[in-house]
Amino acid sequence: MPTKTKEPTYEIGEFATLVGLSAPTIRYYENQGLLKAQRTANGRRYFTEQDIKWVKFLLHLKGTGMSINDLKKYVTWRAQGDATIPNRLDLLKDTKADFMTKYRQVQHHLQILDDKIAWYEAKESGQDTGKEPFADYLKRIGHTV
Amino acid sequence: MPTKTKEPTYEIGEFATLVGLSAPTIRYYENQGLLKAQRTANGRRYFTEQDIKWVKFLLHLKGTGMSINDLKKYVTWRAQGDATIPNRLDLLKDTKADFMTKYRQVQHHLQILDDKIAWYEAKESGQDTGKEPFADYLKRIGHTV
DNA sequence: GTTTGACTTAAAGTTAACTTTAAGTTGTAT
DNA sequence: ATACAACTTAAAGTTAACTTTAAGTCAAAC
Repeated sequence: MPTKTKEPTYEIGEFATLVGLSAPTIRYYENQGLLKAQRTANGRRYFTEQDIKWVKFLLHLKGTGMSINDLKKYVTWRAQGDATIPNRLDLLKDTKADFMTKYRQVQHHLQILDDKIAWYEAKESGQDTGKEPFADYLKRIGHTV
Repeated sequence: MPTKTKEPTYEIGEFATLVGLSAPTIRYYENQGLLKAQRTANGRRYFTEQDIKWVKFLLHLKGTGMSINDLKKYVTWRAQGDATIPNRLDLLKDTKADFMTKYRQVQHHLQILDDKIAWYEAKESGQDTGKEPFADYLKRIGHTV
């Protein structure tokens, strides 16, 4: 039977590297209330595996478009217990709705970018459309600007 | 045979509305060199259908992640004629590469958001996993945080 | 003909999300 | 024991992309 080894802890620099942020950003997040570090007797922060998971989760939420302010709300509700699950769910669903709206827009933007790249490539290789403007080209291949 | 009617023109306010920006933003873009307005005898800007197409195209590029600075480069090269097509193509391809990187990341973020929403919904409707932490839940359904 | 709303400019202000600075303390390696 | 890197704090600075302000001109409606 293996002895239960103590969980590793990390000082702020290593922790920051592990989650892909800078140490100042970690401090900033803590000041904002998004996370809470434990402290050694001498006042130095230290972090655990749990903290890594937590920050990574926050970064996923942030990556879907949640602002620091939204994240603060979420964290506050989370600290208040299960009674606030509906609030959190609403926030996440709103976040998703906003995300999907932007996601669809961005797909359209990408389509236009791809078309423009194709147009330049055709032009560059001499298989071009002569002096046909890009807007006409788009209409011809079935896209609207 | 219908007579060729003059193309409509727009003052800055209407133009801004048509392209979904504010009048100050249009002025800002002009100051940045992204577009060029014609002027009446009294110094007022006016815009044509061509200008609408141009701004909409710029906004598509912007929507794929190009900064105002990138757009400036593009516009400058464009003004220099066909000799700069390779430069423009490189810029657009770099833009696309950056875009795709972020796009894939964002899809992962969305996955986690969806998982969390599902987790809360299960918890709310009593079909929950008891006290199973979210990270464990993710592992169980086959995702990694 | 006068009010009202839209336009003009240059310059200063705003916002989010950090980043940098300054001044000081602490842990570790030699 | 001393150097040196990593930590501590609070506060100021940065960046992009606008937005707002102030002071003035102009066109259309009543």
